[in-house]
Amino acid sequence: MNNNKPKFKQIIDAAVKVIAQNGYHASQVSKIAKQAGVADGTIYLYFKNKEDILISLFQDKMGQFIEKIEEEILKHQGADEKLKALIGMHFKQLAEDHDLAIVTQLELRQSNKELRIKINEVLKRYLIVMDQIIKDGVDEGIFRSDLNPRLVRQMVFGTLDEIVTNWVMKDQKYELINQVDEIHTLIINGLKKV
Amino acid sequence: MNNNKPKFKQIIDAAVKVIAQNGYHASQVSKIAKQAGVADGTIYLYFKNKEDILISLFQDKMGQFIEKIEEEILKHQGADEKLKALIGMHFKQLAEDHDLAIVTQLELRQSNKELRIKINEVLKRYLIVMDQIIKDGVDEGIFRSDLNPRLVRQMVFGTLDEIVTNWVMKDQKYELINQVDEIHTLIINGLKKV
Amino acid sequence: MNNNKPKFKQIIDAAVKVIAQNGYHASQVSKIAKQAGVADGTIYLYFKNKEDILISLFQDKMGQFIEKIEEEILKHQGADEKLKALIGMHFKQLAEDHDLAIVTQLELRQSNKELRIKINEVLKRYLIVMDQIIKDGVDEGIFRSDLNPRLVRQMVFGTLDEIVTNWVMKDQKYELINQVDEIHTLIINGLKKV
Amino acid sequence: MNNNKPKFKQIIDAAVKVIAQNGYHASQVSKIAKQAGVADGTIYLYFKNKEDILISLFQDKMGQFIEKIEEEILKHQGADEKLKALIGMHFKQLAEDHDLAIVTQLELRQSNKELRIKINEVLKRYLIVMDQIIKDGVDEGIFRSDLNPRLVRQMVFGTLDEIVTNWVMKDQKYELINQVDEIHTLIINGLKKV
DNA sequence: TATGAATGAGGTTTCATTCAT
DNA sequence: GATGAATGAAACCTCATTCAT
Repeated sequence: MNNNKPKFKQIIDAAVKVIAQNGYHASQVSKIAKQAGVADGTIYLYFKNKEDILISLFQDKMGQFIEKIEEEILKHQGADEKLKALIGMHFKQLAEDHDLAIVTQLELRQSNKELRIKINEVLKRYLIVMDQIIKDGVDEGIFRSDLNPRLVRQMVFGTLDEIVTNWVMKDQKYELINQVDEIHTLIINGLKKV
Repeated sequence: MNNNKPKFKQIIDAAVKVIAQNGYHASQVSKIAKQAGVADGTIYLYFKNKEDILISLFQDKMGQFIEKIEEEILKHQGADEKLKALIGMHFKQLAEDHDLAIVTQLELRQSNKELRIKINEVLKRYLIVMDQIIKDGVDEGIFRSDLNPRLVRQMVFGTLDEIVTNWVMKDQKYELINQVDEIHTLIINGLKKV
Repeated sequence: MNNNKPKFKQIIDAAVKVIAQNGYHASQVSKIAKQAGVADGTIYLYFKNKEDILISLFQDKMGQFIEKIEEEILKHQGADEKLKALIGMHFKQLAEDHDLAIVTQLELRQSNKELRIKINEVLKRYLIVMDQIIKDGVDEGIFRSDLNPRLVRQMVFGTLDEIVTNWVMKDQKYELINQVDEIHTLIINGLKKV
Repeated sequence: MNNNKPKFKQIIDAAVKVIAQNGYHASQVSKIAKQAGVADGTIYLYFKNKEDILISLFQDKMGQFIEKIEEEILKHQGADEKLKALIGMHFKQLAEDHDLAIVTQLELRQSNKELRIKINEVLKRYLIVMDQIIKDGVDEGIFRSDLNPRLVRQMVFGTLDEIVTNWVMKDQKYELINQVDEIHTLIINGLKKV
């Protein structure tokens, strides 16, 4: 029990742990409360209802996730390097927090459509980051100027997401981070032989 | 389970309709039974349990889905054309059956991890199709020979899946099929300016 | 357990017994189910929710209650005799079913405003019976012609109800039925010395 | 918030307002505390528990209610006039304080049997007032000497109570006070034509 | 006196599944 | 094979009350 941590964070962290260990549907509020070291009722002083825990969890964790990616990108020059940094940080963060990876890639997807719509809103910020990289690349003259930003975005996110999900489902038996260069190359150059 | 029986199909089609209309969590067995025009108990003469309906649904519909893609690919020559055919049929089939698109892209994902593992097994056949195209492309000398088939597969599937999911969530307001060429180009050529 | 009785009646009778014994707020659905000899879920095949049990209980029991009063009145001639018959049957029925008396006089009044509004609707039929007696009395020339039917009704019902409630709260230690004549005289003649 | 008023009264008045506005079951201690402008815990410095608030509320308000009736009766001569004064003041006070009328006629009745027994004790003083009027009337020779005081009391109280409750439930759409004479006549003379 | 964050017991309802007919 | 009435486990959330400050 970390009583220094404010209860809000304490409960969110407990939720991540409980959901990762027990799965979404077996994660009762009472289990989360126990893990957080608070009474069941205390949960409801900080969250409107159970769904609100999940939304807050996603907002909190994904907020940090995207923020770190944004910070990392600033350190790099050129759309090409920035894209590689994005992929690297995307993988690095999920590889470093297995519980979070399980929760975001597998468990939280079992939530209902309404929750998933809210989750998508959190992800919009990530899409903006991607859009900027694409725009930069076009401006730099290294990306084709006729790219459809939405499609590129969906390709990049879809690719990374599918790769991480497979990695999680295969119990994270290989190193995600090792694949950054290959994926970067795939996205930049496609399948074509030059 | 007797797959020849018309009731089997009848129940699966009812399930697709009910889930598409009501969402995964509001699709009780009794609702599916009613839509299928049978008694609740009858369901259990054809399916082991509720999960079995969903697995069977996925096997049945995705089986046909992949089959049609396989057939279409046979009509085309060269990995490049085959890939375009794959993308086209992937989109075409989901665009033609909105209920199925909703069920596979949104609703069925709310199922638990175990069910999704089984779903992944059904998809293996799709992955084999993709692998063959990749291998063909390499053999033809049009794809790079150092491609990692798993990663390519995940890129292609992740991309298509993300695009379709977004299309479904945006209430299918634009034409999926119009985007085939762009996506094909993206996958083949990447983002890079030539 | 009376398996001949249809479940609907069975559950209502169980509810009366459980509420009379345990009080309104300690009468959980599970307790009623147990007393009725059915599973908790079975309750919901016959009633929409817990409140619906109570409404149905009141409709069923009060329906019979009023019906018996109506029947008894038919056997008597003249508004004066009819009124006495009404008072007599009102008291007789509640005196004969102590559980029901406790439930209708004490426990059911703890229900919320909405339920009480529905209860009042059931009682409307009783009010019609009273109105008819009043009208008869006026027509016969034995009651004053300037009586306000609503007020008379409220006086009669308020009086009987208050008397029965006191009797129930005093654990029914005296005979309700013995007081019929006195009350009848009070209502007909008032307090005044002739 | 009136900080001059001692907290005890302040809390009781808050309770009346909150219960009248929200209904008995939606009147949580925290809501009453907020309305009273004190902390939740402060309530428990002045009241043993929630039930104690309600009992105190009833004692306080009904104490005043009965007191005013007693005072008014003193101004009148003869049992007949005194009874009319009692009815008048009973109606007048409730008509003048709608919140109190809602609370005493509708909301407080939803309390449990134990609370209502204590409420009845408060009302005993009212019954004594009625008993005295009845006795006076008999002594004056204007009421029948064979009246059963308990029954008369229950008739009078039951009648007034039923009339006020109906008036409150019908959203107080008509003037209660206008009916004093009719009711007085009903109680004194009964239904009979002279 | 006053505060208000924390507590934790308790109950209605849903729905997948069974089994007597 | 087909029925559908019956089962019963399981969990979210509220709110009166406490107590350290």
